[in-house]
Amino acid sequence: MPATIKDIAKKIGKSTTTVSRALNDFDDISPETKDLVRQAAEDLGYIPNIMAQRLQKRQTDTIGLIVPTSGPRFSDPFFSEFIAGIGNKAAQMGYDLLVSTREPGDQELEAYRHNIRSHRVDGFIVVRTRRQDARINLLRKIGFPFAAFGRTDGDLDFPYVDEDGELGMKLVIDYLAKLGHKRMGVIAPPGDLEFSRYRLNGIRAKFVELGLAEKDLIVVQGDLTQRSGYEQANNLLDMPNPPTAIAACNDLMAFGAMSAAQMRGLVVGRDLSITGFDNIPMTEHSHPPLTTVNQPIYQIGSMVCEMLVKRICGEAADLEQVLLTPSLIVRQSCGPAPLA
Amino acid sequence: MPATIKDIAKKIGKSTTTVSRALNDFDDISPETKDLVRQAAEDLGYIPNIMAQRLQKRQTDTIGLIVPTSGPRFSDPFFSEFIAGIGNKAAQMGYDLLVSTREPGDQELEAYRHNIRSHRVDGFIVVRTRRQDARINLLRKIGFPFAAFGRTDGDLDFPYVDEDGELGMKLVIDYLAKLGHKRMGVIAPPGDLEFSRYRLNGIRAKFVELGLAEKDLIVVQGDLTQRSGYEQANNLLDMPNPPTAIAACNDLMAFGAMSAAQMRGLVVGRDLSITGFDNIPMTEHSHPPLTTVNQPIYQIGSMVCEMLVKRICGEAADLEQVLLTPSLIVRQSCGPAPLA
DNA sequence: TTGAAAGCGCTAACAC
DNA sequence: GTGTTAGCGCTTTCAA
Repeated sequence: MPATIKDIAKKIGKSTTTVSRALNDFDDISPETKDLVRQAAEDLGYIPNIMAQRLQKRQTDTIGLIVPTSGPRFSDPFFSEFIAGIGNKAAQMGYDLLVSTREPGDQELEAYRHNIRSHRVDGFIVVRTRRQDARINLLRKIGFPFAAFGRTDGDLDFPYVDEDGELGMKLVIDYLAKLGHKRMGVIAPPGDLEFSRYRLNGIRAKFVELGLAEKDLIVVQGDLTQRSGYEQANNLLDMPNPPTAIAACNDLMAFGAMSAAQMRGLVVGRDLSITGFDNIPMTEHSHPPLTTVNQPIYQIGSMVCEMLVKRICGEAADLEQVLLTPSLIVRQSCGPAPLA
Repeated sequence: MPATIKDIAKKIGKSTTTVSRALNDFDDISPETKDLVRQAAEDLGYIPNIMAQRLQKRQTDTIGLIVPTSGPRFSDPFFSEFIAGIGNKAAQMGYDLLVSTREPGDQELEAYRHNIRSHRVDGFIVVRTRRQDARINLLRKIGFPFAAFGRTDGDLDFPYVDEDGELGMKLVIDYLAKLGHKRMGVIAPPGDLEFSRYRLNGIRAKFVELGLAEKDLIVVQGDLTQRSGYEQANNLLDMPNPPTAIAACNDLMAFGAMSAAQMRGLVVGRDLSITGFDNIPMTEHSHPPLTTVNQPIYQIGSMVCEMLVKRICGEAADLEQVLLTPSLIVRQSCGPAPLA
């Protein structure tokens, strides 16, 4: 049985009130009493019972994260880094991180409601936002604190951190075009994800801006897994007039595309150029190392978390919205367009 | 302000006790009253305040997971799958999952102590066990519930799930030997990890059993990242008499090794054989697809979680210890040993 | 500067 | 069957 505030009170012959206030460093407690209390607390190995504090404060000091997973095997390096970013910042700010996973849909929404209504968390971090995001609509409707990684269609009246995917893809297309590529394949993310829209917009805009023919931009859609990158790259390469470059909208799909190309005996970076997006650590040591757009996921996790905590504490000045500027990380997966 | 049992009590003109018992389906409450209560609860949108319940029950219904990370960029597909496995099972059993990350060491241990003493969690899942595991020693000493993924040196008097890494690596070595490889490189995990010992044991035992010369087994050590696989493979291949096969002790390092080989113009599966361990989803669509040892991480997470919950509830019959039998997944990263 | 008393929302021992 | 009372461990009026 761990020591309680009552034990301390008894030990030093004071009231629990005094002990509580001393522990919380109120300034209506004499320094001597404070010392006394602290000493006793130390001696007894006192640790506050967090549940009691939470009940009393009607606050949980806990942040919720419901990771949207699809399918049983869920294995995305992206998320471990994101969780680490949130988790470390949360710990630093004295918050716990409650993690669960749910497939997008009703169950997922129900999980949000449940966690809120049972007072499990003080706020949510919403990740991988969708164009019409039921999670955000819900949270917004009931006025529950949250911060998002990513934006949505429509009203953007909530705190978020995002990277400018439009610009990111423009950098990619520009780079590819400078290498002489005129016919490009794009492996897009699922269309319901908001970042899909931005990235695709950037691609199309740049393509047009460069005066390339629209018919030379071939967009196929993947589901962010390596497998889908593999499959979609095959679809692209099976075309009668295949593109000379493939821009995948995340690194995992880019890896899949690399495999597909290599399976056909193509040398990536020479016969076919491939790019990714995210700059996960593995990009550095793939073969060839992947040219990609940097997205500092760990820091984003950290930022979103901080944003949310500020909201929860009510010290959020104005609506915080951060749009990060991406940069292109050039490695060896691209080369000049082969002569036709 | 959400409804409380007091509100329900008031509404139907009964005591809070009655309401509480009706809600918990005690059998000393008349069916009519139960219906009445349930109806009122429904009407008021009542949801129990979890913190109050936890305080009262002196139980948190929460499982802790402290992910051991090294370095700032932590991005391992292994862990996202493991977390998903635990998380889903936990949710299904009515438990929350509290996740944090800590570098192995004092801070990490302190995090365990802190979570325990502040009554944040009812039990821990310990992952990536070490030969001398301070976490397990601590937990064992204070008698706090836990279940581990992996074993340790010495007394194994705790519940765990592990895969038989010794056998797993034997399968690998046997397979490589059958392909004619006589000189092999091994990229081992950090020596303080328990699974390192088993896997290495398996390798050495099989090597000897097959009558191969000990000097033809070259062991180097990585840190489980792709980068280290890359570096260590280079070290191996730089040797005057390089091995014809490299067995990496996890998939990520195997990928790094593949890159290193390919950078040198070697064709993996022909000029050099490479194997991994884990069978993460990416192995299926790498180039070439990786031959590896299957380890059902999602299920393991699930099993460990269930084990722990049973322990917490005191319904753990005997000490549960599970050792899974590995299987070799043969894909295309290995081939016959090239003629000298 | 300190303490008594009330209460956060829920459960449980014991009476009626 | 149901209600009274007490209490989980903590914080917070309000009085002294």
